[in-house]
Amino acid sequence: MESRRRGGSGTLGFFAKALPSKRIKEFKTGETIISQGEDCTDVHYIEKGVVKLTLVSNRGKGAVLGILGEGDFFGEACITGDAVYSTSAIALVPSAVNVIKGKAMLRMAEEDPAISTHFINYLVMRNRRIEQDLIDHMFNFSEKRLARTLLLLARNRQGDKVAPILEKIGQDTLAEMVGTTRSRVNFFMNKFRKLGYIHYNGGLTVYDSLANVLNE
Amino acid sequence: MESRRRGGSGTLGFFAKALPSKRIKEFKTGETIISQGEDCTDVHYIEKGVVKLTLVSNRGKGAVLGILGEGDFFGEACITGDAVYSTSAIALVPSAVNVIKGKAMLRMAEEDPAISTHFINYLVMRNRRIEQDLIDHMFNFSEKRLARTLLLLARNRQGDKVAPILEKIGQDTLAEMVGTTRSRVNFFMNKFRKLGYIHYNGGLTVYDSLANVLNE
DNA sequence: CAAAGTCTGTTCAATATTGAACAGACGAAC
DNA sequence: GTTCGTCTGTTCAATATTGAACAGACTTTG
Repeated sequence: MESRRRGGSGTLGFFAKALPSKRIKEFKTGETIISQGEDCTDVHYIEKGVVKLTLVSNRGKGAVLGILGEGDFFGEACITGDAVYSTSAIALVPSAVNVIKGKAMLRMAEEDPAISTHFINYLVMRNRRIEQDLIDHMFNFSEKRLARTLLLLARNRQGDKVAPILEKIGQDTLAEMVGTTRSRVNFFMNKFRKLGYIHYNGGLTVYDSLANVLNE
Repeated sequence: MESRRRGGSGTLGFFAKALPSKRIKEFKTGETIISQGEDCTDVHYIEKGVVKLTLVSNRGKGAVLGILGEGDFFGEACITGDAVYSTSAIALVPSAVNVIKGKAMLRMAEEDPAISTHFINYLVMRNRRIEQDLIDHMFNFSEKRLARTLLLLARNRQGDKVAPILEKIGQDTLAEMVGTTRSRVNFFMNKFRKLGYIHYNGGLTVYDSLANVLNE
């Protein structure tokens, strides 16, 4: 459940500049960057692209923890000594990811105030976001959560161009982002459409009026 | 939904040493430290005590976002420019809290690697914890969430002494921590008791066998 | 173009959850 | 000791959610 406009040209190559040896890896659409359960050693920084964080419960149910973009980190739990990654990360579009050893990341943060500030800012922001998602689950039924997710995704634009992400997200993925079943997503999508809040035309258009669902 | 054994003597007075002028405030049990909606200016660091993070929805429903202890921060969203606090913080026992301006916090992190590392570690850990809570909501029904919450609270001991926190938490608070209603909490508490997983005797004893609920 | 795979639209019974109500137990305050 | 406030035990109808199923539309692949 993620969508953030951040980074931009300012932060592109942020770590490329700071790192003595570049460790940037390229990933194709659909490729797995890290896998849930793998040894947790590296922090990852998205130089370019879009990445989906997913996880599977011990009973096989899936969940999407976030859609991350340029300037975001993931796999940072290795810093505090987590043994394995708790989520998988999959590239939704061709992506460039900077792979940094956990200890190296801490060292860099100690030595370079710019990195420290950048990282702390990211962590606080991400904290806030997950907290919001949790609050959403405690206060709202799935209808509102779906509306919120759609609105956040729709706002994830670069200038006027619609982000390519929205087209890549089907009802199944939406269900895993919202934390419900596809039946439910389908039901509400049709409801939203009948009310004129969203529109199908090959792709999906989300109108601002969808925000009405949030205030009632 | 919090309970962590951390800090300890090592981190006590951590910031007291680092700050030129100490800004430690004392709070009595039940006293409000920050209020949801107030101007968000300071990061708070718990030198001593236990603090409950709560919030109220626009429809008046309450939720508990965490029970924090020594070595934990709160109100850190001011760092990224949040205008107001999104939660309230209430002292559950007499507590000492270090109040630090958002910008001062960032400056300190830039200048002192020890602070930077400590803060980053905390943020990553807290991230992980909230993520876990969110995942819990996506995967489990309230029965399991309640069991998990109780187990985490019960493990929050100092040595052999039962943490005083457990006694301070009624079914109402539990409901707000778990994200459900008191009816539900009461129903499951009785179920757990009948199964011998917990025991009432003035206070509340949580047996490790309660973990059985999590694996089925 | 046909087959296979993926996505949506739709239904439905079983289950989980809400939200409110009322009564009793208990301790604190007057 | 009585009143008040807070907590627990309990019930229940209304509502939300699950999880599975099946058919049709569409795309991709050989």
